[in-house]
Amino acid sequence: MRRFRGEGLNKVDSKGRVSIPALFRRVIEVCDPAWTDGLQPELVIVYGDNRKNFLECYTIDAIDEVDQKIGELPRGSIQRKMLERLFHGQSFPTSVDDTGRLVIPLKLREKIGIKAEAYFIASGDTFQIWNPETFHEDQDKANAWLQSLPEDFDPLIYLDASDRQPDE
Amino acid sequence: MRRFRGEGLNKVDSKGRVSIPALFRRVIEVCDPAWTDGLQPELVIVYGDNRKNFLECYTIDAIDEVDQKIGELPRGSIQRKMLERLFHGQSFPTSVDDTGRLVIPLKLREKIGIKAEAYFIASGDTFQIWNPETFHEDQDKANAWLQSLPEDFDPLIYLDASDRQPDE
DNA sequence: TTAATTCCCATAAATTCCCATTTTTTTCTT
DNA sequence: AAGAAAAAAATGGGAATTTATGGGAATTAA
Repeated sequence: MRRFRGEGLNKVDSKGRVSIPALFRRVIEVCDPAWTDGLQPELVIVYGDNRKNFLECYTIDAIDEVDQKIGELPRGSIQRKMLERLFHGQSFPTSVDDTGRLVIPLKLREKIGIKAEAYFIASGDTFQIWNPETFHEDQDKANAWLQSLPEDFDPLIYLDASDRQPDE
Repeated sequence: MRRFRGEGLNKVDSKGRVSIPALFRRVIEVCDPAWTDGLQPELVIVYGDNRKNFLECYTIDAIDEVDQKIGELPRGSIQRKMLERLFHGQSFPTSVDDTGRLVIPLKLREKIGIKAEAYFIASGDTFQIWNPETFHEDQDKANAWLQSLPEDFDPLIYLDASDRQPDE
């Protein structure tokens, strides 16, 4: 299973079209079981979580995994209802066209404040699309947080933390 | 088996006609075994559950699956009786016309309070039709619930919960 | 025989498709 | 290592198609 890696900044035209970073395209293709050379690989844009000011893009494999797990939740549970609404309802299935572009519908562009440019950044088995300015602000916050740490602190320390219990 | 994904807001005219989001139409077609290009794909609207203030639309494949399961229940059981009433009695078989529209009978529009507009949202292998205002109210509740969670809480955490026992 | 429903046609707006440039990156050659 | 050639990526614009929507005639139902 391949994962996304890298970032990119591309122009958005008046029709909402934007090139997907070439490196991302290879992953989208490989993670679409139905894709074969010549076809337009599919993906799903999830946009419903109001607390997030970016779009989250799932490969078919990634979204299938989510769907499958949602199906395992008890019918009628609040959790299942929320996740169904988020991942089935507030999502947009689309595909990469033959020139490597994606169309971001106006509604979604407005939601995250995208105008002339879109910033892409990998996030494991999904990638995110941001308004470049919004991303910079977020990045500034992240940097400020890093600054607050001791000079010699290594963020990699967190990796080992995952072996421990949540509240340890 | 394809599933619905996405949402949409369309106008309802004086005759009760309303366009079905184009993405949904493809699924309705594929999930109707009798459908072939040129024909009007069929579907079933289930409206009997009074606790729900929306209409639930089933593809032919989906309703066939429900029917089959109902048929496996013991004859005369209260469960079977209830489900038969709901899915066989309080449901409305219809089809998508050649312009991609559906006619929602007055009775059903009144049931969920639809006037000039109808809101569509995917929910796995069915989709729902809401009065837009009603849906917004419901969504506000959902958002409030999300807001009440810790800043960095990810609803996806629930997906992993399905690995555990229900009461763990 | 009214009223309601279905069928048929029309149109504006939005979306997709197709093709053409430009720009950037890579490869090849000297 | 520099420059030229080739390949890949990014971008732009217009034509063709699809969607969403409205209205009237024909048909069916009460």
